[in-house]
Amino acid sequence: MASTPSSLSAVQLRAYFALTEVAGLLKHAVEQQLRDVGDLSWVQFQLLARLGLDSATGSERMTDLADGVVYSRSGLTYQAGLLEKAGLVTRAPSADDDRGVTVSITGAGRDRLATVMPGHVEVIRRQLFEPLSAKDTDALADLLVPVRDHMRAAPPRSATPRRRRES
Amino acid sequence: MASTPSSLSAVQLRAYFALTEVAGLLKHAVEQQLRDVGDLSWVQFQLLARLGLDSATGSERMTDLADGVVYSRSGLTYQAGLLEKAGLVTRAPSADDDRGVTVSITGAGRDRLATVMPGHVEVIRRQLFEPLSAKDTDALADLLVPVRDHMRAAPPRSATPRRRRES
DNA sequence: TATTGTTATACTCTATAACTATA
DNA sequence: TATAGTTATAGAGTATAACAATA
Repeated sequence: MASTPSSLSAVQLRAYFALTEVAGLLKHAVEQQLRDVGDLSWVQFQLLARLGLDSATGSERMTDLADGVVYSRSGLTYQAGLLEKAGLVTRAPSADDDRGVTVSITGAGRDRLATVMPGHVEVIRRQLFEPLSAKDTDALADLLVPVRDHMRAAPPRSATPRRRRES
Repeated sequence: MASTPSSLSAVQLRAYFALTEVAGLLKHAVEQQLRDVGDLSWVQFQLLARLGLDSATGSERMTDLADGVVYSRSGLTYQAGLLEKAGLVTRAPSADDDRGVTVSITGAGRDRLATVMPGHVEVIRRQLFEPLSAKDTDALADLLVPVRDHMRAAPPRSATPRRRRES
């Protein structure tokens, strides 16, 4: 209930800075590996991984992808175009909704993912998990998963421009 | 001792994805606030914060800044140039080493930081810390600080191009 | 010879706004 | 009228390589 203080506690600052630094360094290391081994950017990898690993069908609609990866629509169109040109995904009109576009990972896309994964995993393990015990890893996941869900719930949604309640 | 497996455990994946998503969403939200309120990019804010909050003197050398923020030299030169043009920092030859350049935050720089901080803190609190208890926050910091130190220790240093051991 | 920092350059990424087509 | 996606465009950020100056 107490009114929110206007600065963070020392512990909060430690946690915040550590989080951003870890994420930044990790992203940097991963990007280098992805670029070297698979000629993929971080975002492109995320899109492929979502299609090839998370999705059961290997397909998703543009809007869902944009939401998932935190992206503007046009940005996603751009990246999807690159991936399509590289033969890693295809785009086709959605079956149910003629406005929609369904993106699907191709065989070549899965191959590329397979090419990249071992080194990717290796980087993550060395950089992120080496200093963490199994118990630590568990704890970390249990802390961060609720935070992610909380962030996703209160949506600074990236895609759609808000516009409502003009009186 | 066991040879490293070629994929991550389910828990590791959960932790890894949650970490990157949280960091990504957080950065996104913060960037918007910084841009709206203080006309600062994420990196520019990090540089100012490092000078104004972390450093006792308000000054640091270019190389140290580049290392701290994970940055190429030329990228830092570019950003430092922007900050200088905006009057938020100054650059002067280092006292001890004539090759070096010392960057110092100005009064205007500290003002800008002060302008931006309340909203910044608010975003962090709402997005990141709202779902975390004090104990959770403690635990998170204790988990991530060692990881950060580990990453910094095994340096995929960004700045200097490696070149050594050519036989 | 190695290091510090800048410059020139080229490229990638991202967002905004305008537009088309379908619901 | 609202939503899905694309296009055009313009700007910011980043890295690489070549360079000058100092250690």
